[in-house]
Amino acid sequence: MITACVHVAIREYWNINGGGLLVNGKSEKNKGALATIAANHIPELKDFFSHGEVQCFKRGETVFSEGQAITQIIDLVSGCASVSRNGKNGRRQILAFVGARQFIGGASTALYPNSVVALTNVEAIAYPKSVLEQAVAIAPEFAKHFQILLVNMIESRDDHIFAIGQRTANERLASFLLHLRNNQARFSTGGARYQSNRIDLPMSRVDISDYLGLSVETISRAFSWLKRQGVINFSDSTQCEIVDLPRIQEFGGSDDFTHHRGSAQT
Amino acid sequence: MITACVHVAIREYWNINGGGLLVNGKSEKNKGALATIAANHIPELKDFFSHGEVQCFKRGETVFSEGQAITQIIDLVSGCASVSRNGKNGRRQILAFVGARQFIGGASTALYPNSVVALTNVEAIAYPKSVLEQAVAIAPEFAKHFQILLVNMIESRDDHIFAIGQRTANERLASFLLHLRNNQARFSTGGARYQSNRIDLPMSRVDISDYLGLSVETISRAFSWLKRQGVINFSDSTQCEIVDLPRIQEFGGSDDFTHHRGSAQT
DNA sequence: CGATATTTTGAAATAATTCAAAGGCAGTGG
DNA sequence: CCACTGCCTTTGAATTATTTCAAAATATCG
Repeated sequence: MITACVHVAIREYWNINGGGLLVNGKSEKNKGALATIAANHIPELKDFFSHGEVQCFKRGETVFSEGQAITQIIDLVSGCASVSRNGKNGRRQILAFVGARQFIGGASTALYPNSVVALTNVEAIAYPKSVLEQAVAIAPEFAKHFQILLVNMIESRDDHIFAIGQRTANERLASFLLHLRNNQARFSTGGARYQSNRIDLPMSRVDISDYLGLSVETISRAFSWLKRQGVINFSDSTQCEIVDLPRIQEFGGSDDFTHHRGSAQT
Repeated sequence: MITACVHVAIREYWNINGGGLLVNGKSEKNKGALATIAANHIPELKDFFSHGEVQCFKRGETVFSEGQAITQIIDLVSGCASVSRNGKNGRRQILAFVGARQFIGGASTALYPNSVVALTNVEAIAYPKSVLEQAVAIAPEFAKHFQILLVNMIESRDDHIFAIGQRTANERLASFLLHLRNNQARFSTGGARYQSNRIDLPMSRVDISDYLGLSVETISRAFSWLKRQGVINFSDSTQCEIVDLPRIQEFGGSDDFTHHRGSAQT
């Protein structure tokens, strides 16, 4: 029943000219999370992650499918994907949107419990699971940084749980837009902007609704409401501009985000 | 403004006779998560975690408070606590219930972003943060097992997100009861039963409502509904019996739990 | 340009909340 | 031992937020 690696067959490579992203002369922003850790912090692992297989996925393609045996770790270099769980009765919950320098394939089980789909064209590097295990085994400093990634994932989930459990529809959307704003370096298609007020929305309204636990119509109404309040504006439906940051922060409860609460301040 | 370690003053020790839980002759079940990993898998760290400070908290006491500087890791040995985030407008979301062999204090930030409160009397062992860091640094095998703990936390969060985002009130409660059933070794007060149909509820209805993102009244109605359906029964309000397991599994969508989806099966 | 999918808007239905009160249980003091 | 108090839980009725069903507007694609 397992359809592991079927996606490899239908995948196409594009815009990659060298033998791998790390050796074709491009810098930093063409690395995934694991290679970035190694490059920045662990001299002895400098070249450890340069042998990954470059994999590209087109918008809509499946990166990881539910129940697939986990043989490799996929580390995003660019683009955006959704990690979701599909319930029995047709219900779908998007657990996270992942972008540049986020990895996929971590699980405590033999089979991957979620489904990962590319929302835009995605460039990634795939490593055998054993490569990650080895890096952890031989470089304690790498293990430490890898743990920080995992803790960050927990904290994102906690923010998400708070949003879904406690906020109204309008508030959820506001906090989602702020989340995207805080992670533009990962999600924005047009390069690595950071906390610009121009927010790319690489995902559809349905994706947003499945992420926030609401119906599409409610998402659409929430967008309209925010527009009517004068806090956002649209050029087209995939790009919105935050016009009144303080007010959307108030709606979205940005005080309640982990990174806001956890930083030492006077 | 930080009230770090104030709780140390009001804490009382009880029922601890030796110089520490690990050296007073009691076995396995008196260890926290970290010591258990070391004892089971890493011979060279056998005694590494025996020097933690035993800390006990009474029902209602604060174990970790929001904004507290993280200096130590607290590893539960017995009892149950809630990890919650308190929003600005009085909203509270419980992110997780933690029990035996679960640790508290992992965060990517300098200040702990959540609040941890004992729901029953709690025995724990506190280690300086540096002890955990050292264990990871000197024993790769420990790092590996510690990562599994973190991944388990992510998967629990994912189950939680699915429940809050996709399920109705009745379904959420059903899936919560199944969650407790799957984790009786952590939560059950009367020793380490596993998947018995007698479920201890160490938390109040308000706690459950804040965990599931519903109002207390809705939780109460959901309990009554499950009772009316003939799937559960109560002796008192803190202990319920699952009478019809298949049916509560259907309501609770147990198919959608990580551990059900991720295990290899034929 | 026409056809299809996505997004937005409207009106009715429903699930969950809020407000209000009653019932149950534990602890305290007479 | 019983009555009293306070807290937690349950139930009821009205209100509200969100969903569902339906259709119009807008964007996308061949």
